[in-house]
Amino acid sequence: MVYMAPKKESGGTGNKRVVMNRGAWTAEEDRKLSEFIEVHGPKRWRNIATKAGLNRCGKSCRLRWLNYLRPNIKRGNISDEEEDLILRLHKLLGNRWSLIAGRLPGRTDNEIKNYWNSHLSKRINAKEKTREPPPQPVQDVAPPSREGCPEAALPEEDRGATGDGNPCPEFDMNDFFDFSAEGSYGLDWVNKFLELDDNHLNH
DNA sequence: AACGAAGTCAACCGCTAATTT
DNA sequence: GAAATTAGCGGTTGACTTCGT
Repeated sequence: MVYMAPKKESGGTGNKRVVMNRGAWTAEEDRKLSEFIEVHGPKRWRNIATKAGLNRCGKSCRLRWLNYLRPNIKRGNISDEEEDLILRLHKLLGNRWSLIAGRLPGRTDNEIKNYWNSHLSKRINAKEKTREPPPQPVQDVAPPSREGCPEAALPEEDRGATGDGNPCPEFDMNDFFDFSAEGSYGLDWVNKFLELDDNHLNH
């Protein structure tokens, strides 16, 4: 699909406003950006934007690189395995797309997010409607402190397997994910996770 | 064939966290 | 330590495509 640039101008204050390119990237812009990053690396995006001769903001360059131009990017055709993994990880992590994407080699957070919003969320909603659980009474008592737990930042409904009343007590997310080693694409953790999840489902 | 509704997805926005000066 | 800059994230927008009537 070819996405055409919206005909908008960038905002900005003052008289001397610089009008940046917006909207869809052209092949020429892609080439400039790729070539520049190949030489200088993906650092200092504002510099990249100006020095590569791109009339774009740094943010836009960064996004373009991360989502499309970066090497080893997979596009489209999300496999059943990947879809299953996304579903399970979302159950576990909530809307933390970058974290989920980090566990799917070649996939970007934006792609996962879009895929979720356009495919999976609807499917989930449809499923939930068919079983319509009785509403839970609202609790006034604050839950125990979850300091240090990455899931603490999630809304209650997204906390999934590690929330209170943990249906999978043998699972400790902090132990499970090595958050200090983001970006490692080892698949051991995947197997471990799927094993645990399968066990849980079979109980 | 024409039209509107729904779906898709690239790109932007606003915000926070991390890093640098 | 404060201020400025940069990086990164999730939510949202909107142009285009596809589908249903």
